Amino acid sequence: MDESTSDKPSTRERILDAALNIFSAKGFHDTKLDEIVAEASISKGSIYFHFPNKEKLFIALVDQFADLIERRASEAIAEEAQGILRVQVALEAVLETFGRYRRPAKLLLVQAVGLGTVFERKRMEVTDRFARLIKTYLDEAVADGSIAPVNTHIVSHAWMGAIYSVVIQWVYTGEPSKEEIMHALLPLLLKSVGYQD
Amino acid sequence: MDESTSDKPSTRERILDAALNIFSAKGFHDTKLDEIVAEASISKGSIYFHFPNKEKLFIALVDQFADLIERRASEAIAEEAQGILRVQVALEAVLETFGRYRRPAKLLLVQAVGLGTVFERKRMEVTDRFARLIKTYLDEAVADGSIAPVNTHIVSHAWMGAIYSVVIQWVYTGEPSKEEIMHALLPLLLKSVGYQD
DNA sequence: ATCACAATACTGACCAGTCAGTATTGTGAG
DNA sequence: CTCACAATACTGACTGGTCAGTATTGTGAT
Repeated sequence: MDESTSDKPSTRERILDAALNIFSAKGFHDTKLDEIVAEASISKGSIYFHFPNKEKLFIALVDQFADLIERRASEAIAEEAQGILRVQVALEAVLETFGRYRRPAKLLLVQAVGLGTVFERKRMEVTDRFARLIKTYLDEAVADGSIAPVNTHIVSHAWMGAIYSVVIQWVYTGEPSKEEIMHALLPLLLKSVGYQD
Repeated sequence: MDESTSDKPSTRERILDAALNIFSAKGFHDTKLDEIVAEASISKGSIYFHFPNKEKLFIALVDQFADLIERRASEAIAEEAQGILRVQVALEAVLETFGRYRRPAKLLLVQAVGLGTVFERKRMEVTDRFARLIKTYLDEAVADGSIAPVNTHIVSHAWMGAIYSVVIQWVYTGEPSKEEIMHALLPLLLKSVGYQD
């Protein structure tokens, strides 16, 4: 396969693209496969050639974006020395990535919630992945004395929730701007664990 | 209506009760009306006598609990003097209420999300209500000098997200305990706006 | 006997998933 | 290079189960 050479988008890519657009706008249940078929200008059978069912198609999108966010955060951290600075650049990277990809953000943060038993595991998994990522670096910051000891389990979930909530608000309304978010949210989070600029 | 005198639960109450149980466990789409009928030991016709449709039944539950949370917070605040203390007791009241009502909490925080276009407005409305409530008291605290000026719009959403996220985690896993949450989350939030115990 | 409420049987729109068939691309033998 | 065949990719009309909502009938209280 030669996905990198950007010739014509493959059928599979067109499906994922259209599915992302519609799922993120209307949610899982309100999206009809026929709508995706129309948007992608492909046939219904193609979807079932590339994906086992609607659910797996949706989950593929969720996973794809969750991976991206995690990768971006890790890359940002790799370039930074240590301590609380790592937390800071990771946060910047995550906000940046959410900012660049509004639709996948909405898919992950809104449309993937409340879909019943089947999706609940997947959601827990993704949530935990992020929380644990944050926790790792918080623990590190505590260990090297950048910040005072805290209940990093609770803090990581609280931070994640805070970020999610602000980003969701931004996805829906476009307000507040990315710059405002950076300026207000970052210090807020850092102050919450006793770190001063 | 004579709801207060707890004689026999009325049909309407039994419907709401059963609906709450099943909706909160399985989500909106995975819940069949016939399941509610079985759980409540009533008839399908009764549901449509008391509620126009499935959607309105669900929303009735969401509204009911959102109202309760807001009422509890307001009551708690009414008993407290002013400034940051009001914020503190309101938070305590909210956590307390979520703690006492796990199932409605899950309904509001999880199952009401991602239901597609129809429910999106309702969700925004509820979310905004809470954020604005928090914002009001934060503004008050800023005005009377309890805390330094901050972007209360962002802070209120961040706080709400933090609370939601920790509560959701607790609803699913039972961890961390309510006491731990109180001890870790409250100071965290207060510190985030520069308030020290 | 009428009204408020409840029980049951029924309907039909909807839509995920299927499948028989077609098109396109790959391969290797002469 | 080209022809025969195969493998892969795609098409779209069709189907069958599901379930929200309805029509009809029952009942007990005043």
